Amino acid sequence: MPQCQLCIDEKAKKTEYGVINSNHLAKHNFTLAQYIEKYGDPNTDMAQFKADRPKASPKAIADKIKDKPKRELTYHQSKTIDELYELEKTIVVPDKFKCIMEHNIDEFYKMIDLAYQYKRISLDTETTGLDMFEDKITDIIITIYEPTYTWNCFIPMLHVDRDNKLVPGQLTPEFVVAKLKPLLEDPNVLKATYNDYFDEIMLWTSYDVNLKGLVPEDWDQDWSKKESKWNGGWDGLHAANILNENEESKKLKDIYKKYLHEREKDPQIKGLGVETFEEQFGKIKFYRVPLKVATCYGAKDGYMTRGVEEFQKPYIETTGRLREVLYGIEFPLIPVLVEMRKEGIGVDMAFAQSLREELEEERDKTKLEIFKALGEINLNSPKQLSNALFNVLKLPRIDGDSTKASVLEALAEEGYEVAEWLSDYKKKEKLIGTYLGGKQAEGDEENSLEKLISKRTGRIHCRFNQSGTKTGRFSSSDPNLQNIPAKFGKIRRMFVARPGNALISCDYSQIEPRLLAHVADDPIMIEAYKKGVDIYSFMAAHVFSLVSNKTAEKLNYDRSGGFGKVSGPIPTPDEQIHTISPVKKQLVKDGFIFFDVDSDSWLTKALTADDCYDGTLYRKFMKTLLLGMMYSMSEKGLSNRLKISEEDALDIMNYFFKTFPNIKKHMKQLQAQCKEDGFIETFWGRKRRLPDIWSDTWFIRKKAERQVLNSEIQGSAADVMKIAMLRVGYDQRIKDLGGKLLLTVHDELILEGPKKHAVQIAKYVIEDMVGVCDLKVPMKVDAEIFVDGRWNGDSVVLKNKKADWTILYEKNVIAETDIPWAV
DNA sequence: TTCGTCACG
DNA sequence: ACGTACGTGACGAAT
Repeated sequence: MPQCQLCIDEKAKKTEYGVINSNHLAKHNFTLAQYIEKYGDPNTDMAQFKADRPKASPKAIADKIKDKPKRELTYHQSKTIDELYELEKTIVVPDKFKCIMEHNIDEFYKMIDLAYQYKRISLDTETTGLDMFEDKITDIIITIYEPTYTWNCFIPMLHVDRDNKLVPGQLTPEFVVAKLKPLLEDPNVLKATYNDYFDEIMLWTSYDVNLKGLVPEDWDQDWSKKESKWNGGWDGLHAANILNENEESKKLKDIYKKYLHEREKDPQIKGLGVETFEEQFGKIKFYRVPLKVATCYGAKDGYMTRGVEEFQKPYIETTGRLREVLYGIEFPLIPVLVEMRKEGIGVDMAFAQSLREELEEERDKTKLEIFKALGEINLNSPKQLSNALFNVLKLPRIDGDSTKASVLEALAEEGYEVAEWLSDYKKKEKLIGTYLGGKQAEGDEENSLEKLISKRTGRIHCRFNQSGTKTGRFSSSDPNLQNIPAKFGKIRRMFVARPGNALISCDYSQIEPRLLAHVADDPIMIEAYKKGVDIYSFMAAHVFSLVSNKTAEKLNYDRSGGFGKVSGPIPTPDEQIHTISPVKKQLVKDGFIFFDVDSDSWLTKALTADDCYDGTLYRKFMKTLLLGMMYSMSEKGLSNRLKISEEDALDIMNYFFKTFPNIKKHMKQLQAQCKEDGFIETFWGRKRRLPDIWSDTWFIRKKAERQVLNSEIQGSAADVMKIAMLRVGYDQRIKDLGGKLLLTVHDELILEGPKKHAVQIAKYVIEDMVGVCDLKVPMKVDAEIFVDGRWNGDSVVLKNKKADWTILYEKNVIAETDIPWAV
């Protein structure tokens, strides 16, 4: 938590600054709302940043970043079982903590009664690990709370002693679950958690409990339109993420330590310290920890979960639109993601295996060729490879010691065959290593792909991380299903639907450029989207018409004895062409700039969208340019990317901004706003804090300036997708037809559903996705139904225009009844 | 654990 | 004064 700005303002009188919390603010006679009014939301860490802007040199800053402070170890740190058992003898269990076992089972029943009475608990589980199917829940922690009352119950179930025997006197999981299931599944008993996603998944896989009590029963998609209180549960992780996505650590212990530990009033609890699991127990499994120590650690989790909620909630309530993001998007989305993870996705291992063997054979052939040129080095080692290429073979260094793809490509263009082989090798190695199981250790039964497939369901259940990105997007891990190759290879085809089902992929068409058109309010882009024409062709026609006009102007100027030509003879048209750059020459070659003999001057023909069809240089350039725009690319970056001169790149960019002046205007405005506030907001009010915009170090500041527009666009697109997922996830019509959400890949949703209902499901999904919001441009969603049940397999395409639907198979219109369902 | 590399949007 | 496109996660090698 940042230091109190009020104290800093009065620093003439004081030597110490307070830390912001309600108690401290009371000393200033300030309420939290008043403080936020005056200085902004302290949870963003901005107040401190503003007060203490870095003045250091780039080098000093780089060193500072390098020299991360090392955690101090305290006497609480216990690395060995012996030490834990020593601690067990002396540790004092706080009065508010109860370890519930057979001998005090009355307390267990009392806890359940109180839970129903207060209709509010906090919940946490301890497990043997993070694997949703393999690991087990060993303890359940339930905190009963009311403003004046707290009672933290730690219920051990599977703790073992030093001889690995179950500690006697523990309640059995069967008993505990039988008694708790109704409570946990009662939506009227609100639950506060810290990372509900994990607990919900573990409770389901371990005990078939469907946790309810986070999202209120009456929540619906129009929630944010109704002026209503949040009458649901809480999840501290997501609240922390919304309050400050730049939080150094979002672990419960770290959030508690940062914001709450200092003002802990209970000396027994404060005395326990705030070490994380690893710090306290190292590699020791929690179920081996003796019970008193375990009680102190476990019950404190519940205690902290409650404390964090009570700390966060008043802040959230004062944040206006941010509050709507949390209550209207993030919290309700958690159950949708839980369902997705439970569902998983099917994998055709036989298909994967044959793909792998095929690739391995080709890779090994290439490898032998490379060995002939480079010797038998480890091709996967950048160090050995660069040594072989640049020191032994003495190939030209394109980019230092780097052997990345672009370097190899450049070398290949210069005629070095080995570079081409290496590109080929690396590509295949990547596919095998990352997507098809990788290296299988000697004596290991399974490769890494097989390890990810659940024994229980035969499917892959990847994790969707809802609070992992700075912009609001999801990330995916274990495995990352958001970076499965789409452009080459057939890797995606190994992901399959269940027999009789189809995979349905619905993706927003160009959501980010559409959002850019909307926020920048650019008339040309809006016109193009309204007409439904190819945006890149349309924009390219405008920009390159301008390029050709300006080029013709310049040529005529030169020809009439303008700049640099005053004393010499008037150049012929042929001589002139040689003075212009390749890009402009292309315009001459294509006839958009031509020499008219009758008028003895250069004339131009305007480009139309039809002239910039797919495959033309103009459209390709525009695609890169538009994407580059959204990432705030420099002309140098553009020239590198398009392999054109910097001069050309600068020209093209200037003409782009001349054609689309509102985009430039919007970027400038947004940057100015961000310099003022230190953050930008998405359409729905999600914040991206960019304190680096105030950095005195130019490259740090420049980076933040580039992030400004991108954060608005990428973040808003993420909001759109999240709302779409809510609409789809809560859509009873889709559920009734058996449609199930499986994956989200940033602008794409992938569902599985019975073949006979696939078309109807796709229609509902499109309807939900298109209807997320009204922009100045129409939203467009394309749907593809994979008739063979394979991701990116054989498909029919579903297109809609207003109320009309067309189904295309191999580009021909067919009737719904004629869909060729492959077996 | 960190680095270089590369797959996706 | 020069690291010049944003955002992710996974892998193998080197430390």
